[in-house]
Parts: sequence; structure tokens; C-alpha cells
Amino acid sequence: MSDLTLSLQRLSALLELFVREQRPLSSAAICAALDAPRSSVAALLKALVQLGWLAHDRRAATYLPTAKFAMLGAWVLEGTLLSRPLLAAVQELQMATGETVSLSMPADLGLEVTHVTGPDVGIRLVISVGVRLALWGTAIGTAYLTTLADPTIRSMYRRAEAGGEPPAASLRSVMAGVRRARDQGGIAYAESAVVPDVAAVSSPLPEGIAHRTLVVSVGGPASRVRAKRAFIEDELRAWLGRLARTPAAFRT
Amino acid sequence: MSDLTLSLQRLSALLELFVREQRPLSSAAICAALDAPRSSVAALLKALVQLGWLAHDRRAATYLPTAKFAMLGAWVLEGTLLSRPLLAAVQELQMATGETVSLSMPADLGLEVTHVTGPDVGIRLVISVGVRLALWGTAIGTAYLTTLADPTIRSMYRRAEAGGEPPAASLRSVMAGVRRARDQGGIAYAESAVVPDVAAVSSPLPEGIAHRTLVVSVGGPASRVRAKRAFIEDELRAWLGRLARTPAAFRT
DNA sequence: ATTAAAAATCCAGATATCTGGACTTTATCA
DNA sequence: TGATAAAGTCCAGATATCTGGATTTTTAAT
Repeated sequence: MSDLTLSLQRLSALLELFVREQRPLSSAAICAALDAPRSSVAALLKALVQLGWLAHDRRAATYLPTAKFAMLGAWVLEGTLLSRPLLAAVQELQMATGETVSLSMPADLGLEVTHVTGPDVGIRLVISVGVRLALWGTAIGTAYLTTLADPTIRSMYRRAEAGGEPPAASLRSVMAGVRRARDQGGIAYAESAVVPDVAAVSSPLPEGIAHRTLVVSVGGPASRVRAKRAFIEDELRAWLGRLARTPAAFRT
Repeated sequence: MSDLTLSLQRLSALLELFVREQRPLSSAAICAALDAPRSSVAALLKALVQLGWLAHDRRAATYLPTAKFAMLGAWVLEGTLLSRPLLAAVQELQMATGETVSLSMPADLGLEVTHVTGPDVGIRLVISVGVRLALWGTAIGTAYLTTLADPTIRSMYRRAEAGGEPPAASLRSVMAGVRRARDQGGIAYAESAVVPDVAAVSSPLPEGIAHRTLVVSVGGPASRVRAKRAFIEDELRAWLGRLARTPAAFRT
């Protein structure tokens, strides 16, 4: 199950170390943090400097990831995978509902949060870009599953069972949720499925907007979202209607 | 000279391929682009999916970098290495001068552009974050060198000579430029050193603002910048004075 | 200029990765 | 549902990487 090569594991650990520290680090500090031999770490650092992923400061003897490295991933987060008009539309939905709105894309057996916007002040759902959410029993997952054929859903569920992380909901209840959401035109609702006391209203976006299916989700404190659930669903439906009318305008 | 391990070279080539394509790619397309055997590419892709750097779409049989991967570098570009107040101050300098303003950090034997802001419309200098500029003979490089001791500069010049890329300016003229800039309090001026018909006024920032020396540069079309050089230098001096008065306010 | 401490380099044995080719699985079409 | 083409998996030999320890280089303080 683990095909992770040694150098990749170390590279990943190194980059995550920098994410945590967010400052230049000495080779000694890196050795300690990665628990790896000096000479191996030195070779890795040298290679990364040659690639231009790390900048080496000889005087302070420290390393720091470069902007060049950052640019390797930056395009994923804005403007290219997700168009400006789409992000603006998400912002509008956020204003209209007063709750946190997120966009997610399928990633293996889950959904990855790709964009988030929410109220600037007050009690609200906070969730970071990059977080992976489960497909099973969540509003967002159910909304995504409505876009798939039932046999596909079943085979994905089997793979999820086999792959270590056991689904939090039974296949029976998942399929029931999907059927319910399909009756609502794809809109799914769930409470406390991702985290306690959070409720969300989710739906897949019309096809043809991005390279992969996108799922929009309006989430917040369970009591508040529950109270205005019908309102949120109406706003979401109207919003989806606008996207469906001119999908080209929101396409990447 | 080349310590680049095979997997790192391939990983780098893969990520740069995605930067160019900015869309999901099939394993076959990746094999072709990297000119690598199927089984090797398959192993690399599998490992990257396990790491969570790539998302695999089984139905389309395509791969795409994830937001999680993007987040590994995102912190480099905003808010953490460079504080919000500092970025706001750069924006002010941009407005005051009407030219493109950039921040750069030392990276090995060069300076890497870390932040850029310029006029929204009209003729102006365009330069991308992540680009590396030479130290020798450029305004930005000269400004940086003023912060170093002369023997250090000389040894860096020797290393630059040895390391493949021969400096575009003689050590003699570099040192003369540094001396001139030191007389101006660190402010350096150069024309057509980086690219033809571009002139720039640069200066190191006061110490203690970031983990590494930062260099600010005001650049634009040579004729225009030459005409208002004194004005730009005055604005820059005033701006630097504000930073020097309350460096803590701009610190990361 | 000299010295001391730290970091970077070098090397060859030990070990893990990479490759080519045959096989298995998967998704989609009729 | 069954056929088919593509993608993914597996394996063992060939090859490259990783490691520990000694050496050299570099930096900064005396």
C-alpha cells in the first residue's frame, strides 16, 4: 500500500516542516526534524537548491522555499482552474446567504475544498482550502454522488471500505440520501456529518464549468442553518439557475 | 555539478508540465511529455496521489495537482514572509511613483522577485514573481550588494565566475557602482541592465523587517524613469524613512 | 591574519529505486 | 451484458540512491 519512495517522503516532510515553521531553517534543524542522516539531507537540500525550489543563504547557513516553488502550485488556487466570474458568483452567494460558501472538487475517494469564502466577522463555519471531506453521509458528498451512476457509487463505496478508512455511513443510508437529493434537483442537506454542530446545503454545479465536477456548499452553525434551510435552498437554486443559463460565462 | 536525483528531475518536470497545461493530464500524456517509461511514471503518479499532491480521476483517467499541494508553497507568497502592512506600503510607493514596484530576496547568487505591483493600465514594466535577477550591474543587485562587506562581494563574484554564468559586468565596475550607491544611502540606479529599455531605482529595506534582506525596486521604461529619476529617488527616500522609523510595524 | 566551530563535500559499500514486459483490472461502448 | 482498449499492477534484474565517517571548505570571531 505504501509506494512512497524515500526521497518523496523526505521532500514532503521537509516542505511540511517549512509550512509549520514559515522561516529559514538550518541544515542541522532540518536533519533533526526529519530524523535523517546529515549527508542524505545535504544531498537533498543541494538538489532542491539546484532545482530552484529552495534558496540557500550561505552566511546564515539557512534554507527557505522560493517564490518559484510557490508558483508551481499557485495556479491551482486561482483564476485558472476556477474562473474569476465563478469566484465572484460564489462571493455573491456568500453575501446572499450570510454563511460560509465553499467549492470542492473530487479527489480520489473524497472531495477537496478548493475555494472558501465567508462572513468577515461573527460566528461562522471555518474550513481551509486543501481539506478533504468524506463522500459518505456528508451534504457535499451526497451532492457529488448525485452526479454519478448508482453502480459507480456502489463500487466506490466498496473501494472505500477496502481502503483503510471505513465509511461513516452505511451504503443503504448513503443511497437513500442520494435519492432524496436527486428529488431536490441535486441539493443535499446534512447536519453534523463533517464536524459536530455544523449543517450544510450542497449541490453539484452545472457541467462544463470546470475540468472536473464542482460542488458548492453553504455551511454554518447547525441551529442557524437549520432555521433558514428553506431560504438557503431557494437562494442556491436561483444561483444555480443563473450558472446553468450561461455556463460559458463561468467556465475556466 | 548535477546532484539532481532522477525522481526529483521527473517530479519537477511533471509539475512544470502541469503549470504549462493547467488542466488534468492522462498518464499516457505525462509519459510522452516526460519521455519516461510507463511503469516508472505510474509509480511516481501513484506515490504523488498517496501523498495527496495529485488527485486521480478514475473515470477520466487523469491527474491534477491538488489544493493541498498548492498550499505547500502558498505561504511564501503572502502574509507570512511579507507582512500585510509592508505590502500595503509597497502599494503606496507604486501609487506615488506611478511605476512598477517590486520586492526581492537574495536567492543563491541572485535575487528572486517575491512581490510585484504596478499600474493597472498603460505602458509599464512587467515582471513575474519567481523570476531571478542577476546581482552584477543591475540596480537591484547593486542595492543589495551595498549591504555586504567588500570581501564578501568579491568572493561572491568569484563564485559567480566559476559557476557557469559569467557576470555581465566587471568586478571593477560592480564595486564602483556599489560605492556610488553607498554614497546615496544605498539607492542604486541602472538602465538596460536586466532588459533593454528598462531603468530602475533600487534600495535595500531597513534590517529587521523580514528574515532576509529585502530589496525594493521602482522600474519602468528607461526614458520615463530617467526623466523622473530625482523625483523617484526622493519618494523612495521618504518611503524608506517611514519604514526605518517603525520597522516593527512592517515586520513579518 | 589566525583560529575554531559549523557546514558542506567526498567516497565506496549497503540498500532501495527504476525498468521492460507480461499480466490484470477498469471503464465504456455496442 | 459482453467485448475491447486503455490504464494500472507486478516482478526480478539492472541501476542509481542513500549512508556513515573522514576530509575539506566556509564563516565569523579573536
